[in-house]
Amino acid sequence: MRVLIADDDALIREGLKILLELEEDIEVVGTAQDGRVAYEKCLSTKPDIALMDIRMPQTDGIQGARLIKESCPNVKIVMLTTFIEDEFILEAIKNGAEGYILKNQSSESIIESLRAVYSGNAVFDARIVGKISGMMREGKKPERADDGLTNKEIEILSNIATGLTNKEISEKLFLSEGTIRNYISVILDKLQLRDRTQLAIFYLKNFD
Amino acid sequence: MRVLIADDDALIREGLKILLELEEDIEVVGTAQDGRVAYEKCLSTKPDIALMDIRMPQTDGIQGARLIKESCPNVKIVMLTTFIEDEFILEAIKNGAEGYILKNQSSESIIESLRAVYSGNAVFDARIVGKISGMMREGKKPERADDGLTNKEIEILSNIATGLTNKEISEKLFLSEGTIRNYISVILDKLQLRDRTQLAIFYLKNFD
DNA sequence: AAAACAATATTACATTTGTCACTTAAAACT
DNA sequence: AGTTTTAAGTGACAAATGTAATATTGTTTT
Repeated sequence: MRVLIADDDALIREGLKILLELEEDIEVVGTAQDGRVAYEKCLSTKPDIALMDIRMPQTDGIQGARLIKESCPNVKIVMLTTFIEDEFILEAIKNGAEGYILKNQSSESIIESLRAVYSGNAVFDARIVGKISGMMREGKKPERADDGLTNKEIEILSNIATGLTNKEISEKLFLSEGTIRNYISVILDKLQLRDRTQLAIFYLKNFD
Repeated sequence: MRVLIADDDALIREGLKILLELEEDIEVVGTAQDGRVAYEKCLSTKPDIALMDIRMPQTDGIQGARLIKESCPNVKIVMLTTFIEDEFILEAIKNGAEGYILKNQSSESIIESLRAVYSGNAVFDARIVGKISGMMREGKKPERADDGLTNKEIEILSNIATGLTNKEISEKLFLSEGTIRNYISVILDKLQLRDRTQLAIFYLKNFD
């Protein structure tokens, strides 16, 4: 099966590429750093599956999915995200994604998901299925357009969940401590939490 | 099967009792708030199994196990603890415990463990088995006699892992905020951690 | 009764954390 | 080219957190 990878983080992009290419039945036909590039590469390479991060600069995964589905409806789309982010789940489904799985999985599990999608099934992380049925039941509109986290915010969040102090995080990411603080303030606001401990708890419960 | 419950926390004691008695094949023949009382009740009630917390005031679960095994070697002993506390695992086994399971389990799972022990097997939490073989391999003496946590310390720890502030914890437990701080300092020292966030992480990873 | 112990509290202090308003520099857009 | 957006930083501040030494009180133990 021919796969296109879209993620703005070069590390993930290349890492995934290498991992997937170890499989005999998988060929990575291209990579992209955002949704628009993914769309363009889709046109030229005609993959079977586009594996896309949701959150990317400029054109995000959702828009990318829409673009792709418009002109290449037979390309299956699998969203690969860090978190279960309510607002995006329905959007992704609306825009025709055949899969919605989380990054924190073994590569085998991701590969299995790709095969399942290739063979015509839809694959959703178990926790997401729970969310979806929950949302259906409550008839909730998951509007709240923007409590999504930037990749950088997620990176900082994950470092908090490792137990690092602001100073340590700043040294690790080559940013000033003040900047880390500012980022954390934004994260706290987006997630409606109060302090770094709650962030760590949130992260460990929803991720990892 | 006839079960004796020993835990210094009345809530857990009574809760467990009610839960266990819902099972047809289980009869709770007594409860105790520490190891010595458990031992005495063992003499009088001759249970099949003694389900014991390790950390109890006065006579702890380990001593209780020793006492019981001395005079009633046919009473099976199952340690029920909050944490995987290295120092105690070997002690418990040395003193003849047939089981060592964690509190954070579904009641069904605990009940199944009791049945397994009743039918002659030993039951150890999977994570504990890992620890044991690890300790064997390294030939480590798990001395460090005292990095164990008090029940109250564990209670505070669990509240930290819920995301509460010191003030909230103090209000919940009817202690002064300063006292909570002091407790936390002790916990940090015992667990060799640095701040409440690391405590929350530790708790979520080893418990829950 | 005196000494020892445990649980709780108090105080003072240093550090870390989080907020807010604002600035700067670079990149992207029209 | 000029404007907008974005990423990163600064400084000042209040609140929360953690440490350490010490005090109080009510048991136990001897």
